[in-house]
Order: sequence, then C-alpha cells, then structure tokens
Amino acid sequence: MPDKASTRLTQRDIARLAKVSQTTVSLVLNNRGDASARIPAETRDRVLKVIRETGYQADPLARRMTKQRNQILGVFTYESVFPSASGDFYHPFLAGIEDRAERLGWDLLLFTSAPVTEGRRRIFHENNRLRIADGCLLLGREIPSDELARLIAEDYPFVSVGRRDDAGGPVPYVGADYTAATRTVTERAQELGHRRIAFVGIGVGAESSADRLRGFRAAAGARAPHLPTTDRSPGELLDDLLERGITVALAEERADAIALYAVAAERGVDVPGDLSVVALGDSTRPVASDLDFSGFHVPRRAMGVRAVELLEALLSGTATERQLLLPCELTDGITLTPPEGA
Amino acid sequence: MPDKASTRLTQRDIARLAKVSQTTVSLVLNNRGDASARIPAETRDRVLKVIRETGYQADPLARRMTKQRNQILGVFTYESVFPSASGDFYHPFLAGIEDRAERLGWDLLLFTSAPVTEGRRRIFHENNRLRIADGCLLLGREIPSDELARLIAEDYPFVSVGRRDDAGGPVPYVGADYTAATRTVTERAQELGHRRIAFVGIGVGAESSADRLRGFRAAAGARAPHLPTTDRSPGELLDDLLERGITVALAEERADAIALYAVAAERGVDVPGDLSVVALGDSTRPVASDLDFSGFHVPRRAMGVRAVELLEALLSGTATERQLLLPCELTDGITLTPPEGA
DNA sequence: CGGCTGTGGTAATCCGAATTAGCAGCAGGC
DNA sequence: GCCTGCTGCTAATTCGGATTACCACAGCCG
Repeated sequence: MPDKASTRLTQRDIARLAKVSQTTVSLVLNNRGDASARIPAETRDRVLKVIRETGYQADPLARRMTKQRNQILGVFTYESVFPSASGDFYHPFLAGIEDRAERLGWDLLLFTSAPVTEGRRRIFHENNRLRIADGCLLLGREIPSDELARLIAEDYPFVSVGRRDDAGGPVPYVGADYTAATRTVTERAQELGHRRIAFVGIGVGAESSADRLRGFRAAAGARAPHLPTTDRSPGELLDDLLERGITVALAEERADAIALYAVAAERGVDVPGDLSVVALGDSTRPVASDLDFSGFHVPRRAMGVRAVELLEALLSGTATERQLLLPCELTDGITLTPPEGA
Repeated sequence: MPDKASTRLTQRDIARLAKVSQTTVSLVLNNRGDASARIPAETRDRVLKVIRETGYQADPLARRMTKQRNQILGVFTYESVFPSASGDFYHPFLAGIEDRAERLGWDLLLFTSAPVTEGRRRIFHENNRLRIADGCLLLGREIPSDELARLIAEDYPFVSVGRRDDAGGPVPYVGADYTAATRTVTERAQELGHRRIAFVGIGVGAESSADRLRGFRAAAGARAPHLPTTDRSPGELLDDLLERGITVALAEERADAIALYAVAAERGVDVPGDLSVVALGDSTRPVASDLDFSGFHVPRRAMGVRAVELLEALLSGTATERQLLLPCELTDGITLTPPEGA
C-alpha cells in the first residue's frame, strides 16, 4: 500500500518502520552479507517486507553521489536528433546506440539543451551538463577540434562516431574506413578499363571528406581530377565532367550522385553508358532514390553499436584499442560499367 | 588551463584556489547578491576568474539533491525509440518533443534501460530511474493502467502522449481527437450517399482504437458493422466486405488501408469505384505508400510539442487544463467517392 | 575471571552543492 | 562606551544513500 506521505519515502523511513538503522536498510538493499556487515535472515526479511509493502525505490541521484557510475550515456549531436526528414542519416547510428545501451541497462541522455551559437551547437557552453552522463558519444559531420581537445584535456570519457584527426591527443573513435573503400572502388573502376576518373565532392574539411579524397588519390594519383560541388548546379557539374572526358564520377555525397543521375537522364546522357556514377557512402541529406548505385554503404548501425561498446570499455578500463575503423559495405550496383571504348 | 587532476573539480577546490569558502563559491555561482549574502565585486571576480581558468562545472546531480529542477525531460516509450524502419510512427512525436525541449533548455533522457519483462517494457522495475528527470513523457499505443495509477499515486509529474482512460484518477495527456475525426469522416461518407459503411480494425483495447470505433458508432449507429482484422488476411477481409455489400471501409490502421487497396487492385476491384477506403490516422507499422488516402492524419509533431508544454506547466504549477485533445487533419484524398448507384 | 573472537548492529562520515544561521569587524548614533 | 546596524564572509546543516569504524554482547578458552 503506497504511502500517502507528501514527501517521498527514504531509507530513513524504511528504517523507522522496520525498527532498524538506515545503515541496515542500505546493507540489505545492497546485499552486503560479507565480512564486516552481517545481516541475519530474520532482520533482512523484516526490512524487505517493509520495502515491499511501501513500494520504496532508492533515489538514483543520491545513489550516484556515492557510486561511480550513473548508467547514463550522453549523446551529443551537432544537428537535431529527430529531423523532420524521415530518410535521416543519423537514424541508423542511433538505432545501434539505443540497442546496445538497452542491453547494457543504460539510459540515453540527448543533449538537446546545448544552445546554438554562431550557427552551431557547442558542447562547452555556460551551463554544460556533460557530467550528468558517465560518458558521451559524439555525432556530427564536423566536430570542432578545440572541443575535442578540451574533452581530452579534461579526461572526460567519450567516443566519437566517425574518425577524427588528433586534437591535442588521439581521439577515441569508431569510424568507417572511407579511405580503403574509396580506394577499392576507384581500383575497381580502373580494372574495368576507366582512365578518366574524377572525384566529385568537397574533399576537404571534415575527416570523412578528406579520407575519401585520400583513398581516391591513393589509387588514381595525386593529380587526378577533383571537382568541387560548392556553388555548382548538377547541370554545370555534368557539363564539366563531359567536357573533360571523364568516364567515372565518384560522388562523395550520395545526394550528388542522385542529382547527377537525374540531370543526365534529363539531357539524354546515358548512365552508366556514357558516364558511370559511383556513390561513396550514404546520403547525409534527405533524398529519395531507390536506384541501386555502385559504390559503398557506411555501416552506420554497427558503428553505433561499436561506439557504445568502446565507451563501455573506456569506462571500465578494459579498452585496449581506442580507435577503430569498420569496413564499408561495397555494392556492385548498376551504375558502374566498363567505358564505351572498352 | 585545465587541471590535470585525476578527480573532478569541486566547489571546494575552487574555494581553496580563490581563498574563500565553498559557500561563497556557491553564492557567486547562483548570483545571490541579495539580503543575507553580499559578495563584493572584488571577491566575486576572483572566484569567477578561478572558475574560468579551471573550467569548473557544477555536478548537476548533486545540484538536483538540493534544488527542485534538473532540466531533464524523461521520455519513456513502450517500443524502441529508434526503430530500423525509417517510416517510423513515433518519429514526428519525438521531433516535436526535441524541438520544444531545446527551446526550453532541457535535455532529453530516453529510458532505454527499462528492461523488457513479459514481452513489454515497464516503468516500474527493480531499479527505476524516473527521478533523474524532472518529469516524464509517455509514448505508446497501450500503457498499462497500473503503471499510470502508480505514477498518479506517487504524484510524479508526467504527461501521456495520447489520450488515456482514468487510472485511479485522471491522466494528464495530450491526445488526438480520434473520435471527432472518425465521426466527421463517417458523416462525410454518409453525405456522399453511402449507406453500407464498415469499421475495419481492432476497435478495442487501446484508447486510440476504442475512440475511433466510438466516433464511427456515433455517426453510423450502434449496430454498424465492425470487421476485426486479427488473424485475417487482406484478401479475406476484402471478400467479407464485398459479400456484405459494404461500399466504404474505414481502416483504423493505415497499413490495413494500404493492404486492402493492394489486394483490391490485384483482383480487379476498383478503389474507390467499387469500394471506398478511408485511413483513420497514420501507420504505426512501417509501410510505404504514396497513395493519397481519404481520411485524416494525426497531428503528431504538434502533440509532442504540446505535451512538453503541458509538462512544463505542470512542473511550474501554471497548468489549468491537464487533458488536451488536438484535432486531426482531415484529408480529402482520392479513395472516397460517392457510391456507384449515386 | 580476564581475554579473545564472533555476531549483529549502529553512529558517524562522505559524496557535491545549496541554504540557513550566525559571527567578526567596523561605523555611526547617543 | 554601549548598542544598533551593516558588511563580508563562513560554519553547519541538508538532500538520500553508501561506507567505514566501532561498539555492545555472547560464547568460549585457559
């Protein structure tokens, strides 16, 4: 029968009702029958009976004051977690994170309170609440290195989802091996007989961009063409590609691959007949297309799962390797074929 | 310059460095320049300087021990928050919740740790952690009334997303007015000349099911046909409908409407020519269809937003009405037309 | 009977911050 | 010179539970 007391039940209340001390209640609850504290079955049962009757629940906050772990896994995203677009890039990561968190008995704390200043969210702001969580997972295309550096300097346990460059020290991460995947895809194009292959995308800034360009250059050479996408329409891009005699466009962004495909179809340019189009990963922008592009996918769900596991290892001190790259899933697809002349 | 101390900084550390007492640090941090505690600018600046230099952050949990609010909004779902299917029913709710939480400066705590016992998650389990949050939002098709009753009995601040029947007292909720929307849609069908209208779906159990059936009965009468969907294939359902001479099927589940439409097309039954099909809400199951069904949509995003607002009002004691029904968005669509004979 | 070892429990302290009560020191008034 | 009042700060206490140190008592031994 629940107490109708206005204030919540405490161990002190239980102690009074069971005619023991608060200490005893705590000992019973924590099953400490060892060494210094021995509770005979009779007393233990009496305490447990009162607990059952009152429906007492320990205050998790008070508990955390003395214990180390809080069983809360922080998740910091540099964009909204629940965007309106359903074809969400982050969704699979979070599904993996949730799955593993559930299995570990952790709750997920989404830091939605972080205010947006100067156009982006920042971890460290006036009233930073990182410490509520035992550790934190970081999601985002780009993460300012000063924030990473500070996390490292403060020795705060965190794992980045996605590879990050050193920031005043190595950053713990679980990333996708964009470099290897892009290199493999480029080599495959070469094996098919292609000689004019271009990288289409940003290629700088975020690690994920730079990694792909690096993989491309590793296979195609340092001077292989890189066509930036900024401020150019898919039409202009297509013109440029054809003018240069390119036969394979490696699109960093799946969305660009889709746009390129669409504008090509519009103009009667055959894909892959006249131009092969390869998607280097998954779309970070909401676009719908059920076209089976050649290229690769990012193991997003697995990355989420492994990131939680790595954080757990860091927290329990059992981590051996703090940086992990997962292979991307290569897809044959239908948009990469041998060049016309071959 | 961040301290490289192994343990986290506390107010005591700050106090020592600034050569004041822990009390003073707390007073400075809480801007208490009033009445009993006056801190001159000089001392205040000295303390603030140390805080800035060390990067001290107050432990939010310790704070919660003494303060009321923690700025954490709990979210309890009876299913996974991040399902693998992208066409997720809960997504819009959460988007609304996140949006409002962000604006209020709250963090979102997803109770993913709640273990699944006897096939479902339960709020109250061995190590219940509800109290980490200031209050909680509940999501799910069905919520056991004993859990609701206990929340009410314990006077824990919560809001259900979706209408709920009383459970030892009125349940605070922000729901969708399924009853009115279903009634309106049914009446619209009647105005078009339909006389044989059937309700297709569960119609019992969850409030959202019962509400729809009630709205249907209010317009179509107590004995209007109700065809359960459990253990029947869409084909069997269609046979039954046609056999009974039904001209409008009101599908509680959008997924059933889609399935019905598909099997009708397969068999050469014209929708809406031979049979009108109406969708009473949005799909709780992942199904893809861009068909513009007649019927209505659930204002999911708005419900999320309003639920956070209601919880805020409950917490600050400014709530006037604790139960709120939002109107559904009626859609004309193309699957409801006058019956053949009309 | 004094000393020793186990039992069975409790008082006291701590965690980190917030809050209350109150104390020194000094100025001004009479 | 004493009381009052203000300034500037701190000691002590609180929140709820975990932990440590220790105490009272019984039983047994020599």
